[in-house]
Amino acid sequence: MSPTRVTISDVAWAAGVSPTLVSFALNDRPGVAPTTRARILSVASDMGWSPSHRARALSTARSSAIGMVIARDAELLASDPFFAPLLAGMESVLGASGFSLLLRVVSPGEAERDAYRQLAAQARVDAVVLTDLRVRDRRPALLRELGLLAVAVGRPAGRQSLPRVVLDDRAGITAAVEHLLGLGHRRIAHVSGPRHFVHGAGRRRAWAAALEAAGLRPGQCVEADFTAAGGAKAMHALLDDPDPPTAVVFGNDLMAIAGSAAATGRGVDVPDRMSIVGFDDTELSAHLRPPLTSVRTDVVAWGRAAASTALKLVEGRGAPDIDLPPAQLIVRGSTAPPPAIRH
Amino acid sequence: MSPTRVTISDVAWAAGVSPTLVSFALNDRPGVAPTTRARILSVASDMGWSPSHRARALSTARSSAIGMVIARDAELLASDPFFAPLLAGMESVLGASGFSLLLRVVSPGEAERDAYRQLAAQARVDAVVLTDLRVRDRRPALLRELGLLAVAVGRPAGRQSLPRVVLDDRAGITAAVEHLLGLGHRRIAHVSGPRHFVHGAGRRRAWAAALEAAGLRPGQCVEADFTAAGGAKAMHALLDDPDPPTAVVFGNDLMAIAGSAAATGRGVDVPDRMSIVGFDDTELSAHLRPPLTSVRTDVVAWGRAAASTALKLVEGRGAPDIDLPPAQLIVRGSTAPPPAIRH
DNA sequence: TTGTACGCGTTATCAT
DNA sequence: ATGATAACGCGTACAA
Repeated sequence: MSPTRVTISDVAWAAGVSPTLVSFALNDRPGVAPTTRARILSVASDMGWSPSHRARALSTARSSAIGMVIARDAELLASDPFFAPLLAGMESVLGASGFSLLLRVVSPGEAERDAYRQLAAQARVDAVVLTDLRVRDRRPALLRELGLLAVAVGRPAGRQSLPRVVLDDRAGITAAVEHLLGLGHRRIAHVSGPRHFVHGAGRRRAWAAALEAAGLRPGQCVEADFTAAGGAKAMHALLDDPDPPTAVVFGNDLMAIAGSAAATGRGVDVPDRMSIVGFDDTELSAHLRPPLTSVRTDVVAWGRAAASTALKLVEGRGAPDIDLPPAQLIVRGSTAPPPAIRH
Repeated sequence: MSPTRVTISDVAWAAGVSPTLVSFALNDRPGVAPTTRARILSVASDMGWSPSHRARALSTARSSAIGMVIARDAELLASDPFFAPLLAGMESVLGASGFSLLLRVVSPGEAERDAYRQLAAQARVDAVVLTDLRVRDRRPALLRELGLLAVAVGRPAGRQSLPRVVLDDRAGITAAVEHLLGLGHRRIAHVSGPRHFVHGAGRRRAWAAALEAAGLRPGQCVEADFTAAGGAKAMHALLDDPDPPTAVVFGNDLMAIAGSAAATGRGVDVPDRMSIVGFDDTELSAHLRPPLTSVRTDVVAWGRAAASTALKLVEGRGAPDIDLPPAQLIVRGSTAPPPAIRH
């Protein structure tokens, strides 16, 4: 029944050579006569042998795995449009190099640090990819202490040296605000994600800076949590203001869609009385009514870049920071001139 | 600089015992005096030693990893609300047992089979979890041939023996149709996912059966692809029919939301002239306007169950099939009596 | 409790 | 240049 795994020795024996030579042939190393190499490879293939990842990992001290620790509730993870395409992008690069992705989902808090410690202690991964960067993120320091190679997806706070793959999402926010300004809006609010996230804070600053550049006073900003419920609540808060905005730039599509529905539900029509801009440009956004103006980022490319940077690190090559094309505003029907200058 | 990993021998030497005893102490095996055990563990902890996963994997012939191959385009993956909570649920169980999740994302087709072959050949995982079951799924046979342990998330076609974790989603569809019938609808259409998916086909059959049980003729069914674009297109097709339905049950929320917007865009109000039911009960659904009636499944629990079944398999214990609580209809504002019986 | 073989490749070191 | 032999990595199983 159990046909005891084929090992390198079996192949060597069948090919009439030593295990060493099989290894050399397989790994394209010099010192193997071409004909011998061909024979070995052919025998290996015939016997259906491929080296045991376990044994190889032990002797090379490489796991051929890249780790990623996600510190989020399942709930929040489910509705996040960032997560899956990032994984897909990473995997497309990793898989091609024989690497795999080792995922850990933990609840936020100390469990996260433990997860990194375990990955390091057990040497299960060759490097990790950091996402959801936080404003005062203790992970870079922890990883350095643990001796774990790491790549940051985004711009980590502090000028310390984590190789990073950056996609400038602020450019999209700036474009959004300018688009709204061009339509005639003067009261442009922002519903941000949690401010302890670097990208949440960054988008908020980009929004504020764009307003300031236009000579406007600071707009209203509500800090929310990237959930639909949070987006709706934020919109209600804005509408409760005696001087509500005529446009809102949301930190993600989920909040934007819920916020839009919340406004409509109070009789505030979108886009006639309220313009809405989202962020992520989820597939759904183009198919809503009105279709959502949103900011698009190429998350798959981001994942690919993160993975290839991680691989470079593992191979000991220097890993230069990568700058991806910036986020781009996709204008759709949820933005229109404000009611005041309508006729 | 590189402080050469602490090994079991270092610990043994420091504790004045043999490596074997350290191993025994660590693994709570009998034959170690309590005081000795305590001393060993204390020394190990002081030295910051934990066993190398690589070495352990080699000697136990276990990877402590569960694999999952996702054969989908990044695009489709991004908007799928199933994927992330399933992973999260699995991870919560795996992580607690020191296992990790090894993910592979491939494009549909032969690459998928290759991915399984690689996982098996390299012995990188102890078992795999199968999702997106297909009607004529060749994977069970492939996995048997490869000798890979596997768990099916859902009800695999064919009565062959893959341990399975089943959540009856059909019950939710049945409830949805009955809910619509109760409201007075008689023309209830269905927009299904691709029919080669078991769950797509199953939901479609549940819909058809519920109609038949009510003595109605077969309703209109449009096969779509689980995307927003597909949902919108399907709704247009239904509305183009000379005798359009008054209610539509969609195979997922994404299509339902887009379909709803498509109807509204043609002046067909939801729910006054068209009732809509989704599937998944995504977080957004409750915050739309109107809020979406949908079918809820506990995907996190599904993931947990799949993982624990996989672990049982790996440990050689029998793995009984698991039946989770069935999907549940959540009634919201997108369903209402049909226009005919309105007054 | 301890010694020793073993798992399975990789990589010096040696021999032709 | 080609190839073989042996040590190594690190923990576990089993006999002693």
